[in-house]
Amino acid sequence: MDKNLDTKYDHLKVEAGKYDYWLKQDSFKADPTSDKPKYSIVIPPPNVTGKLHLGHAWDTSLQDIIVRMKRMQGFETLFLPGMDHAGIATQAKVEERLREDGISRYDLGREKFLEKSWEWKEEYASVIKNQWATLGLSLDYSKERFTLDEGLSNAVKKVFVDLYNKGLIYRGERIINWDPAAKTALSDIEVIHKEVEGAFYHFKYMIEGTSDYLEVATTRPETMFGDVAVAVHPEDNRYQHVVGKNVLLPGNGKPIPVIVDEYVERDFGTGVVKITPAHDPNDFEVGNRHDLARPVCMHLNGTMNELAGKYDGLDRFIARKQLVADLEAAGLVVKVEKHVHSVGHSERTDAVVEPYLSTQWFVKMTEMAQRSVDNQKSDNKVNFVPNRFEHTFLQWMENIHDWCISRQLWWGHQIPAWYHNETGEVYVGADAPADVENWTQDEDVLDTWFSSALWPFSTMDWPNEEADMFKAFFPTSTLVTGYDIIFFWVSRMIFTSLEFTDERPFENVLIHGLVRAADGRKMSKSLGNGVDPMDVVQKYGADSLRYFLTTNSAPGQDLRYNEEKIESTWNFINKIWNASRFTIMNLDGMTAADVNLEGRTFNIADKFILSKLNATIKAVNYNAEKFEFGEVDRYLYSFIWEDFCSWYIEMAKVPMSGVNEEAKTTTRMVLAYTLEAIVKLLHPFMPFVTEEIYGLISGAEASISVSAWPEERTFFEDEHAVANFTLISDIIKSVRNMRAEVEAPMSKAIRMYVDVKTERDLGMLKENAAYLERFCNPSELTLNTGLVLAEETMSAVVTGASVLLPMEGLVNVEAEITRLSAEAKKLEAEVKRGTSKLANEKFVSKAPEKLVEEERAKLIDYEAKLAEVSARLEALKK
RNA sequence: GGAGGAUUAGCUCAGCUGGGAGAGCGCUUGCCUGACUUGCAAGAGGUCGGCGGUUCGAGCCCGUCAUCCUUCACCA
Repeated sequence: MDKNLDTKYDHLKVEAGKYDYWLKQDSFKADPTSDKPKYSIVIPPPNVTGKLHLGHAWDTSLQDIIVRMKRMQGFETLFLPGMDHAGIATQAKVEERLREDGISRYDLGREKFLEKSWEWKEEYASVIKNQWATLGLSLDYSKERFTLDEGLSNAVKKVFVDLYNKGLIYRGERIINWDPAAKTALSDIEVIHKEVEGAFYHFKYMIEGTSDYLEVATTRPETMFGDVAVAVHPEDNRYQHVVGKNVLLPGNGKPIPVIVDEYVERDFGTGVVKITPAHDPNDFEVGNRHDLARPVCMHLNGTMNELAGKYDGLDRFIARKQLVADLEAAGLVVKVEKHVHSVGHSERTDAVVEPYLSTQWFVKMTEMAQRSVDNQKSDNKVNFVPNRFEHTFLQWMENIHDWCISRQLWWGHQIPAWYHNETGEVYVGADAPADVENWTQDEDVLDTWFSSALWPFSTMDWPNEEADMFKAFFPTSTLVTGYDIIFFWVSRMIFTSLEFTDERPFENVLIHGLVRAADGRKMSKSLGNGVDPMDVVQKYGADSLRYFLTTNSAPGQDLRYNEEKIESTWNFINKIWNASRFTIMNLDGMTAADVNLEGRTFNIADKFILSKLNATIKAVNYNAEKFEFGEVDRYLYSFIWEDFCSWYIEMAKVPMSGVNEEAKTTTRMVLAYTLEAIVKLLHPFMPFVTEEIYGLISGAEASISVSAWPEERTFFEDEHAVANFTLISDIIKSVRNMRAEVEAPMSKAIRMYVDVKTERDLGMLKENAAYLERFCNPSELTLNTGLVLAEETMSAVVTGASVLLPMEGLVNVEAEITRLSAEAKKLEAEVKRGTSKLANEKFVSKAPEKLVEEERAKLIDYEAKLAEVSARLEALKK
């Protein structure tokens, strides 16, 4: 293998071929019979309706991070891929395609239409799989599932039949949300409510046999052909005299009774409500109470039917317009007010949803919802991250309505119910009745969420509870999804799982937000502000995209797309690339496999970086366990860029340019050891580039994806490590001070020597021969400005006296005085702050002792610094 | 009407159990220093939305107000 890296990180070159390599190695294959502890994540199955968007990329990247980390940490890890048939959404797409050819699904017939739908599915499934590969998701394709697979379909049937037999599924005539475009029923949450400017129409309902009338207001005038009564409140004195009489429907003069019902609010509108049981859920209830008829006045496609008389066949909105105009002409309109109200729209077709009387299948929710709520108080609870989403979930569960699950579609799981051709008897079963020729199966299919509700266990070969998959990987470990589908999906998985397996479907559910466009708005097709993740990958690489997506927000928060940040992520990777390049150039053929740190003599820089590395690994582990990947990023970023690149690599240049071979070997080992740990820690986030670097420095044959996670390892006895850490921190601070004083550029290593001020620092330096090598050769101490340290300055350093560099001609004295004055001012403020804090008796007595001690130490430190700065200032002023 | 979130540097956002405000980008100044100018070094910039409260101590806890956003329900 070529052991050199280009000067520049080329994401396209680095990412090419890696995914195939992983698949070839079977790196992602999970063995359910393994003895190892198990970890499993099922992918939220994307709809086979189209390509993946940035939201998917975010969601799946999070999962892949968790899964790759767990795999490296020694778990038998399953990341299960799969897709959702997405009933109404896919059917709408297929129908749209057919429409372009001028045909409808009815022209084709059910069977042919389903063929077309399967073709569509295959087409988009392959697009999606390519996108998963591009993103580098470590999915086990041998376990791939689709919601319409035979196994999953059997699970669906079993659940339906069992729920029916338990009385938790029923068929009934109810007001449902009707989508006249798709011509199907919808569940409540598939309806999107939008504020629409409509009108409040006030009509005269003439009291039969009089010239008096009741004023009735409505937002949907066309439904009056379904009116069977008008209602007033039983205690509304304004209308007692007309109760029991008839009023005439303005549209056709038909008499209907005036009834009383508590449902009417006296203060709203006119206090008179038209009752249309077949077109309004509240009116339906009123109708039931009063045993009223339930005439339907519209066809399924949203046009008026024969009840509407002359408006028969007209679209409901055209009929509304004409009806109002006609009534206006007839003098039956009191007024028309503008009225902003929310109108339900179909989530998929955007058609205005019509409340419509229809016979449908429902899941009875109260008992299962209650069980889910109770379960959250048990040890089997689902751990929501962030926790606040548990309240969202509970609240929804506590206010839930029955779930309408039948859909008048073809693409989906056909309902396993048959009706007897003669008796009308209902048969529900996984298999068709024996004398099937006498029966007709329900034409409808199930809500697509009915099958996704079973996803965590139906994908694990359930209902075979003895299956290896089920036993090994269910309940799953973590589910990752957006807060927008807690109701649709998360909650339904929870209650079905509890009902059928007595287990939670997943231990944790990590909730993330939405990806927003750069302007803060939702990304949407209509706004044209969407960003294709594949374009981002092309430009910056999947590694950059993944890192950006997963480290730039806190759990549960939305993420604004920000190309500059992706760019800076790219720069970070380039930085890692070049640190690797430096390392490899200096390893002289050594690999991480050759590293043996036992018994080596470490210099201060080695101790520093190894201690820091250990602290970083701990912080990464701690935060990753909490899914705080933004925090993980901050630890990794500063460790890599600051500690490793800016300090360790710079300091490593000293021994590497020296003559002490042992010191060089130690440095090489520490470099290789640290870099290997770095790429492993980063691998879950940026799998491609870390694989590339690992291949060059690890000396290992296998992929980094199956390598062992860096262990927390304390090289030095605790105090020693801490002491070293403090010492190097002091030096770093001294160097920083020096940089501020001397405007000329200098190598960091050299500056470390000239800035030694105390016996302790000096002692430390003497211990570190690699540095002293250069220190003992004053002729090399030529600064870039041409300044050479004089012999007397050298001896001043060695005796530990305070050193003042001869800065004349090197430093702008005026500017330096200004700067030092400012610093002195800051220090004075600090001293003042510390003094007053310690003078506060309450602080001293109530605050933890440790803290008070720290304050005292800090005060002493600041006082010393102030004295020093003042002295320098004085010296400069002379 | 119910529930939840946001408000921190010019911009985009972090800030985990209360103990001296952080990052990236942008900006200023100086540098091609033997991995990296996609870089190096130094720096400026914040009464943490307002007002109360709890506390020795509040960006963080409590109350309240304001602005923005989500979501559920209702809307004859």
